[in-house]
Amino acid sequence: MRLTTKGRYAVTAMTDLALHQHENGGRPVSLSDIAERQSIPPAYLGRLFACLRSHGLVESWRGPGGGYRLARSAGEISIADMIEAVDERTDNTRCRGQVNCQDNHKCLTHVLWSDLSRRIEHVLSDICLSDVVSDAQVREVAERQDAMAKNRGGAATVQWHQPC
Amino acid sequence: MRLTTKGRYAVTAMTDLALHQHENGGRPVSLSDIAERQSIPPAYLGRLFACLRSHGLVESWRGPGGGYRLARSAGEISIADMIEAVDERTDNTRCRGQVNCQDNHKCLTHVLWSDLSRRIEHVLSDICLSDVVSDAQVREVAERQDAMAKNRGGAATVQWHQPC
DNA sequence: TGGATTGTTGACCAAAATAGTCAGGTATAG
DNA sequence: CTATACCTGACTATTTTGGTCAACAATCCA
Repeated sequence: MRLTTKGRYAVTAMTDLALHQHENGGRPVSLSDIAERQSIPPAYLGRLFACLRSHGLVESWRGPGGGYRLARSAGEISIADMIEAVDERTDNTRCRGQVNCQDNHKCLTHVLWSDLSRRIEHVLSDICLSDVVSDAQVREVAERQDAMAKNRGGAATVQWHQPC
Repeated sequence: MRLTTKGRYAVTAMTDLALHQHENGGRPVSLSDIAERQSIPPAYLGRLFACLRSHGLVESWRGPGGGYRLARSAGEISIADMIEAVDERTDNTRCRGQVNCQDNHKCLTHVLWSDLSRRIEHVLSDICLSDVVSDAQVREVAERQDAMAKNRGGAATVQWHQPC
């Protein structure tokens, strides 16, 4: 399990989606709304949601008023699910899934790493989206973001390419 | 905390060092020995040990019979220590350590990730080198590697650039 | 003294992954 | 029919990774 910006974007965007999907009578949330609130390049976010969709984490509706909704309840989507969906694991040990990577046996790295990555995966599988959205700090940030979005009104000059 | 080949090499090499540092009456273990046993490019391994040394994890002796020894007991060196030493954390959140990365406040990613990376770091800080070397599977692989090294005798044509 | 051995350092490099863009397409509401 | 919104594939610039090389410094041993 790799930990990269792509995965962070995914978790952030999904959190935003979870927080907003019950507004406006449960209408799907559009990519551009999420992108604006979270300062994520919209085109890039589109690619990420394609992954999230193909892994069954979100559902999409096209056309005016379209957007995304969680495909499962927030309690059934783990951090690990989201990261895995976008990160397309290029094998973690470089052993190409082989078990005979040194002298026709497992190499030491192999033995060490299968254990470690199992532990980390366990940590990330144990936290789900509902845990995240109920976190006090998360809600606080989200509320500020909503306020900002309302102020901008939609016609604003949003700055992409921000550090996060 | 990033998880990459560099970090894996470091953990593997340190494990090898811990396993062999009591042979030959406690003489330092040379880079080339470790590199051969673990199939790691020697020059690259040299760079990694420079990091491990500057972070106080190993001590070095130059000249004939020189090499490395653990600077602390294996029980006082965690997996996190080793990975941190070589991975030179390019900040995990891309917020450049800033706390005002969105609208002069913390961004959502920031809040989410500081928690997650704390948890992962905790897992990796909880495992130390002595845990690793006492693992049954690890000892098994190590014994096979020693046997192979003895067979080759030192004059062998070692193949670098192996998958692991 | 002078080689042989071993670690140390900095500069350099190729290949892969990352982060991101863009244009053209498909579906759908009104 | 048109505007909206998702979908897709091709493309690209930059960064990181993994790795090499050469010159150098310390040390042992004859």
